[in-house]
Formats: sequence, structure tokens, C-alpha cells
Amino acid sequence: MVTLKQIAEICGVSVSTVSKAMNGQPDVNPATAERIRKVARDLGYRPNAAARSLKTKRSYLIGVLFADQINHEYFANVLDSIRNTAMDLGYDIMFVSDRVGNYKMSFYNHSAYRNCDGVIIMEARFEDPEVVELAASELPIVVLDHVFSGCVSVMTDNVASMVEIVHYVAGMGHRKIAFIHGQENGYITQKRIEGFYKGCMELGIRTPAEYIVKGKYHDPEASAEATKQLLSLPDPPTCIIYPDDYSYLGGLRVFEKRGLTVPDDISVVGFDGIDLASHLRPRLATYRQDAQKIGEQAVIKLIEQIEGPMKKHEEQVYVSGTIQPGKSVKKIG
Amino acid sequence: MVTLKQIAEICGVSVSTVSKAMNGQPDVNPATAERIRKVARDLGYRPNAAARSLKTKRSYLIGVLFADQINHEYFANVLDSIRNTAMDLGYDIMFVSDRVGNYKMSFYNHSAYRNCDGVIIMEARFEDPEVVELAASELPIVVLDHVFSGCVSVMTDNVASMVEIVHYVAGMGHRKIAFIHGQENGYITQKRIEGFYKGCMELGIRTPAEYIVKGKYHDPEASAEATKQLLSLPDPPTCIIYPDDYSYLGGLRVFEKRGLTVPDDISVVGFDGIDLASHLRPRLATYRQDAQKIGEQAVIKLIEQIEGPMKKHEEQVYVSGTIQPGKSVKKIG
DNA sequence: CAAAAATACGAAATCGTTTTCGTAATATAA
DNA sequence: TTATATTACGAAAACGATTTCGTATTTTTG
Repeated sequence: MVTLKQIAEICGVSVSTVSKAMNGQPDVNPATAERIRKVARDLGYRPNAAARSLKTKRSYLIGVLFADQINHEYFANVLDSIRNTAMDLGYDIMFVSDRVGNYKMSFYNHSAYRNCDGVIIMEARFEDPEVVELAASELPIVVLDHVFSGCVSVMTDNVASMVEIVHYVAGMGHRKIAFIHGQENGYITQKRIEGFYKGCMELGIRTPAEYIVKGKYHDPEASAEATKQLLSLPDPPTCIIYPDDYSYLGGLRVFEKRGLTVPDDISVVGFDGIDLASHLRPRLATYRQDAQKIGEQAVIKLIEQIEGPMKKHEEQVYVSGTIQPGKSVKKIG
Repeated sequence: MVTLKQIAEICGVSVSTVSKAMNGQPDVNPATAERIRKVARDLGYRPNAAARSLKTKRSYLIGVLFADQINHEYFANVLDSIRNTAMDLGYDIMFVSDRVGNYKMSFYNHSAYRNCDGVIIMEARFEDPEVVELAASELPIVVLDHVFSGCVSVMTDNVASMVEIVHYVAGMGHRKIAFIHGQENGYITQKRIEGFYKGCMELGIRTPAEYIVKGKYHDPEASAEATKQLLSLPDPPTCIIYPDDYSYLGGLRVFEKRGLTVPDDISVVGFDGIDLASHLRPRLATYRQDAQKIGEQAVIKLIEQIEGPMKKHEEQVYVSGTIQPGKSVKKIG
């Protein structure tokens, strides 16, 4: 491994000067600096992150907290965007776990142990005391799809998105609109339910309580159950909004079994706007969350806290998505 | 930040002794060690990865090279397994990219810069000189779905899996079996094509060249194209094997448009065995790759090279998958 | 031309660990 | 009891960088 010291010896200067030359410090003769850099290049010098981090207390490492939805296309897309943006801005991404081998280590301790400059909390059990500890720590944090006091949050405006969906569906003539929502304890679920009500209210649509049933995100089984429930209502809905695109597969299954065709017999809308939705026939109408931008904002807002004058603070960043029409909603009335 | 020095002062011992106590070295009085550890615990001491790594040349960090298929369910599952296994064994996972900010840095240099103890290459452009450089470096490497000389590879036995699929399909009475394969330049594609031929050969099935058409992995569009091509053959196949489960969606679309029903009019088989396959109706018959085990083996084999007596070497590790029947193949004849 | 300012560099401390080697104190063996 | 072995600890060097501060030299200014 080639070190600054070796370069210094070859160039006949001190280690300090080499360091400065490599970092583009002003107090080194341009000619000398160039000579040093050339030698460094020729020798294949590369800095040592550990040494640098030890001295500067900056690791250029961003921790990412990811519980288990890694195989969810939407989250995967966000993660990918986080990775790309971080890379663009000179940071690396590391997963933060709650232990190191047999040794138990809280999320916060783990992040600190690795000298992470900040952490993005995406997809975690937000009530977990360890997650709360992390959020409340002095580390710069960005949370996705949740709000922690004192932290920056980045997410789709869930109220607005549901309002949009309701408007879209109502615009197609539907009045009997059902909503299968995700886990009730989640922040975004609350907001989406709120948005659903709001949309209905704005349009003067009276929605019976039975039209709002609980399901689970990314879970076709749960959606299948909920769908059956809705279909067996004395006055079933003409349109069902699913927790997300993927879980709609459960509903689809039920329709097929009962000989119902989408959208002729029943209209449906998803959420997320993953590629899957556009490969289904009929194309699934959905609300496309801008995963790319959400990941981007997460990183930008995190680095802002790390490098900028504005330290850790509370802020909500909403990234707008868009209705992606599709053919799964029938025009009626 | 609590350091060994502070603990040493409080306990009235030297830094060396504290270090030894924390690491369970034998040359420290058990009573003293316990006393030190208690103080450390009370103070919330946590080691500093950078300092440790700088001194020991071991980072307990595994680099993962991931080009862009992160939103592919199969890869996501492998990644998840890698993450879990690494965590179990005391390692962290970091993505390795080919630059740091504006500064271009090869995959190898990046891995070395971060002191990665080893790198798992999953899903990369294997012909990329930088990937080749990384594979050829002194760093312990494990490659997935590809073979590099001098490196450990972990993958499904692609020949055997295709043979199994052909046997399965033939066992259902099919003789006219088509295969849409992925990108031809890939190692696994070659192997799968080989397996397909082998299976047909073993069963004395004469497959016309037109039954083997090229498509792309994870790409429904390409599969749609290939499917059309197959269906318009004078003597079309009774069963089509797709590059993977996801890309089958493209085929499905074509069938629906033409009014063909699976499996009554046409039988199909996928590859991967992702959850999606089991949520489709009819359930898609597929070859389930054991993503969990592949990830596990990748990490185990990597750490074996890092810690074990057996240094970097060449080895092929095959993880067997299983046929997952489904209802998409009709019993005929 | 003298004084002040700017330039270019180096010595040395430091970051938080680990590890080697030396040594006093104690325990064991002869 | 003396010689030897063991135990328990510490001093100090090292890992590879960054950074502060001091200083000799050169340049600018009045």
C-alpha cells in the first residue's frame, strides 16, 4: 500500500506538503503540487479511508436502515436512487444493523461505531425504541414515510395523493369507492385514510364504513381477503383502491376466481406506480410515487445537515407523485 | 465520545490493559478485566471502527457490487440474505461504486480505499475491465452467476436446472418446447441453453432451431416480442420456457391479446421462483433458485477466504434450486 | 532600501486503537 | 531457600492521514 510518506520521500518533501498537495490546499507551490500528484498517480496512491476518518471525524459514509421490505420494488427503487445520489455526492452507503456478530449493538451505536456521517431511516419499525433512539440522537437523520420530531422527513404527500386518486376515480363516474388500506399503525396509512376521506368529502361522496377495510402493504393474501369481503357486501363498490400495486395481485386472483373482469365488472387502482403495474393487462391505474426523487431528496437533505450550516432540524419534504391512468378504471355513468 | 484512554484513567490502569480487557486477551487479571468492562459499559463505550481498522488492516466490511438490477426480486432476495448472513458473522455491507463524487475511482480502488475485507460481485457487467481488475486483484472475491478464474463462484447449477425443467415439461407430455433465453453473452445464459439442449437430448426430443429465441432477463417487452415470434411459427410450441418469472408478464400479455388461455392453449414455465410467480393465476410453474442459500454461501465463502487458512482460490459452489410446479403447464397426450 | 506581507514548506501533535516487548511481582519447582 | 516460571501490567511504537503553527525565503510596498 502506497502512503503519503512514500510519496514524500520520493518527492523530497514532507508528508504535510504531500497531504496538502493531494487535497488542493493553497499553501503549496503549484509546480510542486503537480509533481507530487504525478508521482502519486504513477504509484497508484489511494487515500486510506480509515486514517482519514479517524483524523477528520468524517467518514463520507451514510447508514441506511432497512428492515425487511428490500424485495419491494418501490423500496428497491428508492434505495437505488439513494445509492446513485450518494455516489454523485461522494458518499458511500452502508446498511446499519442492530448487531455485529453475536454482539448486540443498537442501531445508533452501530452507526456511531462506523462513524456514519448520517443515517437514512427507510422502512423500519418506527416504534422500536432503538429506532427512536437513533432518530433522537445527535446524528443527522432523514426518515422516509414517517415523521420523527426533530428530524427531516421525506415522503410523498399521502393525503394529497389519495385525494387525487379519489378525484380521478370519481371523475370516471364512480361513487361507490372502496379503500383497502395498509397497516393502521403506520403514519402513511393514517395519512392515506385521511386523504381518502378528504377526497370523498370534497366531492360529496358518502362512503359507508364497510368500504374502508384493512389490508396490508405488499401482501396479496391480505388483499384477497379484503376483496372477498368487499365483494360480498350487499351493495358492493364499483371501484377498489388497493394498498399498493403488488398487493392488488391478491384482488385480481379473487376476481378471476369469481369470473369478474377488470375493468368491466370491477374497477381497481393501485399505489406506488411500480413497473409491475404497467405490465399487467389491463394496465393498472396507480399513483406513481417518485422513488427516484424521494431517494435523491433523502440524500440531499441528509448531506445538507452534515455539511451545511443548517444542522439537524425538523422539516417535512413532500415529493409529489402523479396519477398514472391505466385501463383498470371503467368510465361509467 | 468515550475512548479507551478515558476508561483507563478512571480505572487507574493503562490503555493497553483496557484494550486487552475489552478484547478478552488472556494476560489481564479476570477481576480487573471485569471492572474495566463494567466501567466501559456504564460509560457507553463503543470502539471506533476507523481506528481499529487502521491498526489491524481489517475492516469487517464487505463490499457488494451491484450494477442496476436492484429492483429485481430475485437479486433483492439474495442481497437480503447476504446482509443477514454478514450481520450474523459480524460484517457490514457496503455498496462499491466506481467513483467518489466527481473523482473517478475504479471498483478495486474504491474497495481498497474503504479497506473492504472482501467483495461480492453480484450482477455486474462482467466484461467491464474494471470488474475484471477487481476480480483479479488480491482481494478475496465471490462472484455470483459468473466464473472468473481464480475466484470463488456461487450460483444455481444452471445446466441442471434447465434439464430439470425440460424433464418436468416433458413429463407433462410436451414435446414441442420452446425456450426464450436471456442475453446471450452472459455465462448463465450459455449454461441454461446448454441445459435446455441437454434435457431435450436426454429425452430424444428434437427441437427446431426456431424454438430457441433470444429475449432478455427481467424484460417483459422482449418476452412479448419473442412470444409473438413463437406463436406465429407454422408449427408453434405447446410450451414456452421464459428467461425468468418477471419477463413472463410480457408473454402473458400477448396471450391475453390473442385470446389464448394459460395453460389450456399454451403452457409456460418461468425461472427464479420469486413470489410474484405464486401470485399469478394460474400459478406459474418455475424453477426456484434458492436466493437465501445463495446469499448465505456467498458470504460464508467470502469470509472463509478472509479469515480461514484457505486464501483466495478458485472454486465453483452450486446451490441447488427446485422445480416449483404451479398450474401453468397443462398435462397433455 | 528597509519594512511589511506573502509564499512555501516542515515539525510535530493528534485521532483511537492494537500489539510487542519488557519487567516487577508473585507463584511454583527443585 | 533459591532458581525458575508464570502472571499481570505498562510504555511506546505504529497504523496513515490531517492540521496547526512556526519559520525561512521571497515578494511587495512605501
